[in-house]
Amino acid sequence: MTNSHIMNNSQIIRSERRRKEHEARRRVILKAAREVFFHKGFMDATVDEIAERCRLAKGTIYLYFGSKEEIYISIMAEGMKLLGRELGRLKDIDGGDGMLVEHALSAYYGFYLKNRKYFRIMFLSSQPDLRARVSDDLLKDCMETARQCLGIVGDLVRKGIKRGIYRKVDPWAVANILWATVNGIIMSYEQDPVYREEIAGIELEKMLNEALGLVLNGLRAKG
Amino acid sequence: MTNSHIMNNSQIIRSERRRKEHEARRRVILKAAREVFFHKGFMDATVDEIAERCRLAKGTIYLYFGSKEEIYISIMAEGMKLLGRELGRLKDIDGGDGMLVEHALSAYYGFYLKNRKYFRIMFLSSQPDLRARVSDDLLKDCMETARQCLGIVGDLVRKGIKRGIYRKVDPWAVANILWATVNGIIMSYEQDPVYREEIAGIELEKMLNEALGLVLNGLRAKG
Amino acid sequence: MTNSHIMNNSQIIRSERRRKEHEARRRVILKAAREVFFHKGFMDATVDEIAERCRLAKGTIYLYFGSKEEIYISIMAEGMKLLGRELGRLKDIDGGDGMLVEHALSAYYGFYLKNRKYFRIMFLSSQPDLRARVSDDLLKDCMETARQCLGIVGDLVRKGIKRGIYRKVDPWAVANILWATVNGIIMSYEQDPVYREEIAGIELEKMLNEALGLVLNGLRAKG
Amino acid sequence: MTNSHIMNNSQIIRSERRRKEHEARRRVILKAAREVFFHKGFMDATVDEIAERCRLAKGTIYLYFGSKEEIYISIMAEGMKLLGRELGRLKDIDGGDGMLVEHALSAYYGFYLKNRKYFRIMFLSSQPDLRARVSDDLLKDCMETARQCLGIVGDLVRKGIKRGIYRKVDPWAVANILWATVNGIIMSYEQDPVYREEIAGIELEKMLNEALGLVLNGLRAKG
DNA sequence: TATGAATGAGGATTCATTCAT
DNA sequence: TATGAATGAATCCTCATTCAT
Repeated sequence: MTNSHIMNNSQIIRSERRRKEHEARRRVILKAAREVFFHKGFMDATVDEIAERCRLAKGTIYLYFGSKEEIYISIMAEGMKLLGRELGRLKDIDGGDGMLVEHALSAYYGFYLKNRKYFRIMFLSSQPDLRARVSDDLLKDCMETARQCLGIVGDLVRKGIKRGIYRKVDPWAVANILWATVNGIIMSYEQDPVYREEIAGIELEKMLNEALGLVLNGLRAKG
Repeated sequence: MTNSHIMNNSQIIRSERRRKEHEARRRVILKAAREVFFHKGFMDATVDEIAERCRLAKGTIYLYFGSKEEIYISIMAEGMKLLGRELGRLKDIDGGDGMLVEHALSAYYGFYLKNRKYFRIMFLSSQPDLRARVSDDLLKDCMETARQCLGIVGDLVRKGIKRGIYRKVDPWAVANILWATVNGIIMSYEQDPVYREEIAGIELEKMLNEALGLVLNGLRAKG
Repeated sequence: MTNSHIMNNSQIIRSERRRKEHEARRRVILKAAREVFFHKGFMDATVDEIAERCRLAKGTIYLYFGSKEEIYISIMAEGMKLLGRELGRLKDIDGGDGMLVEHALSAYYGFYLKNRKYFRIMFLSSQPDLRARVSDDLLKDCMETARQCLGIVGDLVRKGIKRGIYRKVDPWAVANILWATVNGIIMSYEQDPVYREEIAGIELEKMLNEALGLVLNGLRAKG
Repeated sequence: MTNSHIMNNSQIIRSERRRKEHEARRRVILKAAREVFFHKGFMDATVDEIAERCRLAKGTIYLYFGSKEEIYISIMAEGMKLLGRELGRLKDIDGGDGMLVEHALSAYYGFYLKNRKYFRIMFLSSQPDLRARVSDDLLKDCMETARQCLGIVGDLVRKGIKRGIYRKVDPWAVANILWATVNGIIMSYEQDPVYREEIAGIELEKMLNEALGLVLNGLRAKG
């Protein structure tokens, strides 16, 4: 224990290691939580089961997360970050092949295919009962990532306008629309098996492509 | 012998009244439940509070609904029906003014404005933990109504194609896309206040209109 | 409606019919209750199910029985009566063939084979929680029947003593002992399947016979 | 790494203490439960009352027992063990005084006098509704103890045969018969106050003695 | 007498969270 | 920091019984 707050080198190193261990353990918990939440949904999941699955004491969980809800939303944030990373790769696309937004859709869809389970969780985030028990910081973090994702899409649209591929539209609005459209379609699809099979009767990929075609058709500069 | 299952006239009348009373009581419970669920969300709502609010004994609730979940999904079904009724008015629109899908959007948006609270509930329906405790019939009922709504939109598209307003597309696919798009946008908007104000920064109505414009632009037959 | 309490002939007839109808309905209820109690045990049985099974309204049940417990004990009384009837046939046995108590055992065992399900119920009767909610009259009725059964056995012993078959013992005490012995053995046997198969490993009939043999051996007058 | 499952010395000691504390707490709960169950019977007893009586939180009870039923059956098992211990003392009796089975009866009766309240509980164990919610292990444990008790009685009979005190009978069968007889008599007696006073009209001890006398009479080798 | 809707006390069980060690 | 025993509020649902019709 040092009396002063000035840390010497070895202390810095140690605290650095601490931080890393802390991060690592956090990830371990999140992994376990993901498995449980994915399997059981929020309400039916228990902190006990999460603790058991990562072989930690229940109390320990609460050293890393403030509440069950916070774990849940953290997973949501994680999902958002993953998506952000996927979209982040599109930054340098220049649209030389006439394809811009198409890549975004493709990236999103790819992410969905790899991380389907995250979606249900992301959709639940709007439940007021959940939000109430989560720190604003965490929620803002999510939102910030979402904004970044949108920003990337917006940039693509902007590029397209510059290059004369798209009509002159509000890139931000269009990004929002595209985002919401894709989300809406995937959600309809995820909603429930009955809907998927009996109502829609269309394959998800085909529907997404049609939707994109439609919007792009409207978006493309004429002539 | 009252044991016999042949009912005389007065019995039929009485049972008819019973049925009506039953329906009425059901509605009373649903009204109370709506208030509670709208206010607190599913998890934080309690059957006690619902019972209290409609001044019935808790046990009585269970004469009308099998579980908390069933009440919840019933409200969802109710919302769906309301929306269906709203859209049902569009059946006779003939597109003489060149507007078809626009009316659907307008109806949907109007419904949303009047019944915002229903949306949160409708979105939660995909939670697996909820579905598990609800009768299939109830769920199918919801889906059936949703299908009808989509059918109406699909019909509008079909009409538009016939009249040469829209390109030759798959009406059912387009209906699904429109539906999902509008849903997606409203949901993004409903999602949470932070998003609404800080991220999107666009008014809902304007966004819906832009989205529709975009899609319609792609949908319209070229001159 | 007559103002006086003197009934004319037709009224007597009618009230007689009433009584019969009442008895008949009571029996119908008891029959249904027996099925339910036999199948589910006291605690897991519900009045609802009994009512349903005899196609009567739940409220009607309470016109005939004061409580769930009373129905239960009534079934027990019924069982006792059946047993009493079975033993009643032994009254005129004179022991000419040197067999007296043997007939009682045989009758008891025969009754058991035909009415096994009654036994579990009879054994439960000692639960204080049950007794508390049953009218004393009903309990006394049971006891009275039991006393009659014992009396019959006692008479057989007495006859045996007179005839010089048995030693001079207290017939009443011996009757009680015989009764308790047989009951105890059957109960051990009914107790639970594990006991029956793994512990005792002896067939019930054989055990009863051995027990009787032993007691009779002790009881017989020496040559 | 505390994650590792290798425990050092102090951990072993600590876990040893844990085990002891666990056992102690279990006993505390059982004591309270006994009081409640003895007083109210199974159905009218509540877990709340048990918790209150041992000044533990209700939830804590469920850390030690899986259900109300399990507590109940555990008490039964406890009773069985007590009886087993009482009978266990008879192992070294050699019958030099010509008394063998007599000691068993005496031990049993002594146990009964000290632990009357256990009996009601032991008799109820056959209720199917109870058994359903209790682990098989617990039930088997009870049965095993019962088997041991019987074994002791059986051994006494065997000794008696060897010594020429008893006739050549099947010791196991006779043990069962004795056991069931005594049980049956005590149960008749415990059954209910009315029976005890009005029907039997014989003191329990006297009746047990007479029964034993009768059986022994039949059992004894002839002169 | 028969009904069955309504009651509401009652009770078992769960589980997020805390805190002494 | 880690533990996990203890907490106890919270909650859903049941069901014997009543009573207006």
